[in-house]
Amino acid sequence: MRADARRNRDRIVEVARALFRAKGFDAVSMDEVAKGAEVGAGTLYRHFATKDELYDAVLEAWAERVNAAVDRALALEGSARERLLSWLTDYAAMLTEHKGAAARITAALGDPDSPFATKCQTYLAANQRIVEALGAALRPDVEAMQLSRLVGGVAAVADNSELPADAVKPMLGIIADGLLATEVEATR
Amino acid sequence: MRADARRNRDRIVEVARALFRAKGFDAVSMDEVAKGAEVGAGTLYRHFATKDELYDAVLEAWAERVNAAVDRALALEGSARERLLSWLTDYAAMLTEHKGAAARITAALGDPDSPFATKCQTYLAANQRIVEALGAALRPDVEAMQLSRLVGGVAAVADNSELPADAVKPMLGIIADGLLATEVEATR
DNA sequence: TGCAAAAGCGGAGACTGTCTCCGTATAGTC
DNA sequence: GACTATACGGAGACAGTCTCCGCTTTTGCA
Repeated sequence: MRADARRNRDRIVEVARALFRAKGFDAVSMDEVAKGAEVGAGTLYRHFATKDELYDAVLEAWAERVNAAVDRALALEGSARERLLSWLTDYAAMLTEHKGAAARITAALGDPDSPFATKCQTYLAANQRIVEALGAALRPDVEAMQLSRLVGGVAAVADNSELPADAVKPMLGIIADGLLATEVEATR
Repeated sequence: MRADARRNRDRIVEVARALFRAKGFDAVSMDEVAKGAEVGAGTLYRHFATKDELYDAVLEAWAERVNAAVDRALALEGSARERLLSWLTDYAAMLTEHKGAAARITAALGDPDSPFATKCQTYLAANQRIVEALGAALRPDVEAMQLSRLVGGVAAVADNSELPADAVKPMLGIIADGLLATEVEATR
């Protein structure tokens, strides 16, 4: 890649990150990003064929943060519920960091052709680590994909309705309890 | 309202209902509805100022169906879990009837200015009936709004990812168990 | 250092949506 | 039959995403 192209690409991602954070994914137009990065629309689209692809580049550093959140949760001293809830809370918070993104990312979970496919793998793997680590404490049939979708769903709703954290927390608590429910309880 | 206006309005709603069912909310354009109903765009927009408002009219008969689903669930002989799950399943199914609608409706839950405000009241009231009827079996702090949002979230994800019913069911099961979890379990 | 080819740039505009404006037509009334 | 309030239709304003292609810059090579 030519040096000027590299520079432009980096500046585009940087500008996009700032705009997405400030205004949310949907409220930022590609033209706006191009203007902000002082490039033409053509340049923007040569680097990122779609808006989703641009967003994927913006999320670059997230993999580390996701794994850090898993580590943090599993390192907690508390009960299985506390550790699970710590992760669910962090996960939901990361998903709602850019308004409009939670639904998009969660929708891509099962789609290998999505530009987010790699990120989704990271998320799924993180949830898989949680499922394996908490193993016996969880109901026996829990899959990482279900976990991802449940929290993604709550995050999307919270995002859409701009819910405050203290409205989200009890919902994550309900999901946590549902995940922890044993078979005996489940069939009562 | 003039007779021709009445006729046009009815035809628009009918055509829109058919299109939404066939292609999903997002995939149907207002132009398409206008063409299908053989009216101009101006006529369409005089009757329904926005696409959401049109959708609201399409959902007209849902209130009855929602209440019927509550009745059906509460009339079941089985355990609290079975009755709860029956309602959750019906509710999720109704939300995903038109692709793209679950997220929209759920997002409007807390917004009194939404064109769906009346429908949302119906949904909330339905969930309130469930909460009250199952009362003691549920954890003590459950609110109808939480229930609506949790199921709305799952429905939106299922809708987006086009999940089959047997992928949705276990997730609703988890939510049901979370809602039924007692305080003792919740603090373990 | 100079030059040709490769790589990249920019922005006009195609295309697709939602929604508005306003001249024209028609139902309902006397 | 004439008059007026009501309604109609569709061109087009506006806002997005994304494409096309003539022009510019970088780079490698002599």
